[in-house]
Amino acid sequence: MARTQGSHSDITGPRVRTAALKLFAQHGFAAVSMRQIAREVGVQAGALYNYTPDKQSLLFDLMNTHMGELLASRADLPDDATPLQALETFTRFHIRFHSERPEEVFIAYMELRNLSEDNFARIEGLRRTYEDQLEVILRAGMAEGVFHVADPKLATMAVIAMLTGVNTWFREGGRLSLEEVEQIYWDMVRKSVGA
Amino acid sequence: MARTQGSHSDITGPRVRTAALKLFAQHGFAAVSMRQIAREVGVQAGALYNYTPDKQSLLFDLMNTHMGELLASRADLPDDATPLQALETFTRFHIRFHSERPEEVFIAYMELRNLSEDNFARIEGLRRTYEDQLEVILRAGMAEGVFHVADPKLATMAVIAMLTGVNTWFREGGRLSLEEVEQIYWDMVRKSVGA
DNA sequence: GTCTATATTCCGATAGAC
DNA sequence: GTCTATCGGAATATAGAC
Repeated sequence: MARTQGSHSDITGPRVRTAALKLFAQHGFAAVSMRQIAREVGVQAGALYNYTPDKQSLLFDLMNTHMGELLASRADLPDDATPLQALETFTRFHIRFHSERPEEVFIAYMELRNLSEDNFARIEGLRRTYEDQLEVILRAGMAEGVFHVADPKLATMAVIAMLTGVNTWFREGGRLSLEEVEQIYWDMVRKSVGA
Repeated sequence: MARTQGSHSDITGPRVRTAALKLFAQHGFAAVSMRQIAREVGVQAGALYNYTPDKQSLLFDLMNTHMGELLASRADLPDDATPLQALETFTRFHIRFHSERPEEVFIAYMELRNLSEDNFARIEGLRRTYEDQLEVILRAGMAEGVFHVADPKLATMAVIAMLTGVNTWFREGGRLSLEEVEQIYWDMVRKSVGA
């Protein structure tokens, strides 16, 4: 039986998210209107509300999906035998995963304040879960005497800030390949924790 | 001769900037209306236009002032005898200066995309000037053989990202004093550049 | 599922009285 | 210098036809 004329839920839904992702990253959540998103998708503004109850949910869905993918991809990595290997795996994973998703990462960092209170708490919880994985690695290395860190919580924040900073300047096809960037940052991370 | 009734240019001007700073940092430039700023100051919206030609200029003034103060404060520091001392001075200065101005720093990083093209270029130039000062220190230490860095440009970006990250979590009166944070970060910076 | 039309509210900026 | 009033437009979200 032929589809109802003008019915495209299976393709329009993802297109709404893609358009919102691009526009939020480019101009910021507050600066983007539902009409702009609709124009990017190629529908009228009213049609968007078949795919999201409101603008806020659209933002939360993007951030929640991103954080879910981050934790899932990280969980898929094989276990490491030593803290040093685990730290290298984390470093390379973080740089690679984030460099592949500059728009999602940008939104996840910049638009936290535009989340409702409940949505903010959920995203923050996921972020904390991820950071805790690095802290566990650092504490394990300290216990074995292979890392020398004054404060594992601060070292966790310092390493993550350093690594996430790659996204502010790295561009595919630039002076250095991603593999080279990974190697150079891994060298700095390793030294910074005294390994 | 008595002042015209309702005339307060000398105090209202700074109050407009303070209110905009607070509100932009809290909700984001695009999400804040001129009426909100006026309410915070205690005047009507139209009165704001005695102090700024438009909303964009208000944002630029805040960021330009901040970057100017950053460069001026940095220039006021005494010269260091060695690259290692210069790196420690830079590290401690960066953490301290930024931790004292969380709102200005937040705006300077988050609202770049809301600047007009010309204003963006001017702010970016000031930021680049500041970053170059760290790169000069790193190259001097490399030349003397006291720093061991694979790529001075990447090391510059890595160190600045690490240090600026302090602002995302540091709060006065928390577990660690600013002096302790400075010491721990200086230890990590020093090690990360192989000194 | 998408459209048009609209309710309701707010926006940045300006004009003119005082 | 600040006020009130307003222009012209755009915002989110909904209602109802198709």
